[in-house]
Amino acid sequence: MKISTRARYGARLMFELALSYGDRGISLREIANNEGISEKYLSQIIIPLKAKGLIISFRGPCGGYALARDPSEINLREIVEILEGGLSILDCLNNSSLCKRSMKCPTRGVWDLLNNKIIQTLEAVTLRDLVEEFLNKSGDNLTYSI
Amino acid sequence: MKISTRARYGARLMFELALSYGDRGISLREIANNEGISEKYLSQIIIPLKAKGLIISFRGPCGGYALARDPSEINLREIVEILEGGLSILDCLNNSSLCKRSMKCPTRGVWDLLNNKIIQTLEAVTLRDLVEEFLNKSGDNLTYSI
DNA sequence: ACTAAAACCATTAAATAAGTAGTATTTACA
DNA sequence: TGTAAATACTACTTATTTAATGGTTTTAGT
Repeated sequence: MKISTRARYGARLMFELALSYGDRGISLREIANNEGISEKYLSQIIIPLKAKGLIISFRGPCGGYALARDPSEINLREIVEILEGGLSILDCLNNSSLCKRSMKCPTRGVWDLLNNKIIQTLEAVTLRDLVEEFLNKSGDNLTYSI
Repeated sequence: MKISTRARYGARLMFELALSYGDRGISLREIANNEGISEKYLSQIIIPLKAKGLIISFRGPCGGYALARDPSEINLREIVEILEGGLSILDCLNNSSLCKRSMKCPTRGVWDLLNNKIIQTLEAVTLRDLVEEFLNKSGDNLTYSI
């Protein structure tokens, strides 16, 4: 039940893009410096995010990346789902043919419930929320109200 | 964000113990047969559950295992926590000294929120619930109301 | 042309997960 | 009191996943 480094870095990457939303884009180098993450690693992580249409890019000098949509229109669920390769905490939840016991499995219900809660929770937080929290806080603790 | 096989098998193991609660205990062999899980592997998984006091054991012929408490007094949170070695989806949530950025981290709040939801959800389901669901259902889908 | 940036392609080291194997110990029961 | 059925203990193995690193190619602004 750990969240991967990929997804965490991806979230911070997307946060940086949200912070600079409206400007002319930001380079990976800048993001890597701001967040203290390897630029090379970020360049791997950004590929699927771009492929799924969350990000647009500009090549050449003064190039960089920008969000494809408004930060309020991108939630954490999408980001984590893309970077973790799906949000199913258990393969048999989506594909019940994987386990012939699925139909009578005594524990399947709990995992399904848990999975839905996770999705719900991530879906309720947008990049805009992250930016707002970040701008509001100055030492005080974060609070989400869902 | 996958749930480990250990935790899943552990949950089914505990479910079997809950099913036979009140009887004179059940052997690992029987549990392994009922659930179609390697007995050897289960014998590894059961060690920490016993160490944490969720299970008691009887050695020798006619020996076996039994729940140490009533099924209604054991929830899924305990089981998963023991078998996953903690329920923190991210180490820095418990130990903020692990990351010097913790205090100003823009994403820490979401992970913390998600972590709490997961704990809440697992805590709300007891072994008794699992047994009841199992006894009630005969083909119809599982439903939890939390 | 030069250069800064994305895009692409391949490799690797370490950790974790999943499971196996074998031995020792306890104890009910004949 | 010997035997067999069960737990308890210790060690090993194997495959997969994770978290990176390194180098080359393409694009485009000045």
